[in-house]
Amino acid sequence: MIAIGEAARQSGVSIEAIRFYEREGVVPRPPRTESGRRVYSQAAVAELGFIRRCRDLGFPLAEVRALLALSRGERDECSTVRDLGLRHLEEVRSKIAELRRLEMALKELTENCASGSVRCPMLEALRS
Amino acid sequence: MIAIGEAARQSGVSIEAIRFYEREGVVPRPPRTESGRRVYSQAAVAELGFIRRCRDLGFPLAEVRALLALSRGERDECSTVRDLGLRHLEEVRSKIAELRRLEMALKELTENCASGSVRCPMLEALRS
DNA sequence: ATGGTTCCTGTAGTAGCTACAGGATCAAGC
DNA sequence: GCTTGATCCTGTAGCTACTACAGGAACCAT
Repeated sequence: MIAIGEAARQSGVSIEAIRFYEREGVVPRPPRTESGRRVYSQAAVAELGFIRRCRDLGFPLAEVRALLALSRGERDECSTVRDLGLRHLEEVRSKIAELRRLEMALKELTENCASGSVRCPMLEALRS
Repeated sequence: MIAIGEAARQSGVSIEAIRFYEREGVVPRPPRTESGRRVYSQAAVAELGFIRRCRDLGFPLAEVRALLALSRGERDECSTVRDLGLRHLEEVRSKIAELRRLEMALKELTENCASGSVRCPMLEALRS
């Protein structure tokens, strides 16, 4: 059983984020010492690490909750997990597509710029 | 001179967003009618449209402020505008790169899934 | 006069934390 | 035993860029 600082180091989740997850009910309230300090088991630290990896993959917290519930369950309901993953993959892909549209637009705007004209072509475009 | 609802329709910026920009000092406070309703000139509406186009391109509000200031200036400082655009383009590109990493990781995780094994490979990976 | 639409201010909520303030507790050294 | 620095506690405010009310006033047409 370790203190929150060490749990943060081991899991890669900040102390504040751990407390935030607790407030939000993402992770259960850990036991406390007599003086009221949180203590964490290795299992609890592992779960924090699981959350961090989900978040690193961009899953929103609501989906992390779902993944955690699945992970805690006896049977791994693989198809549900896969569905969550695929749905999120689609989200990521549509964000990429959107950003690529922005990239193209910005590329064109900045390329037309600095052409030495009196009026800035980029501002002109934004004004239209 | 038109009311805020019409200004919203013409500029594509929502009424609430217009008031938000005013509170934040992005746009100046418009004149009011005797009864206190905001009224907008065509120039003010054009500026709202300018803001919307910047936002559509993903510029954060702080940079929109800067672009607005440049647009209001007598001389278009084209190189500054271009620098802002290029910097933002770089941001967009690094976001794309990050999302592509996520895409790859999610693709692999979900592909390994549903392989019929007892344990879900995706959960296993997230646990490691 | 009435009713439907528009407008006003002010506040709270969204996502996922981070960053304090102000205080208590712990562990180590002297 | 005492001090000192690190760690911990709760609670609140802030970040981005808005959206969504609530509760009320004003406008316009019939």
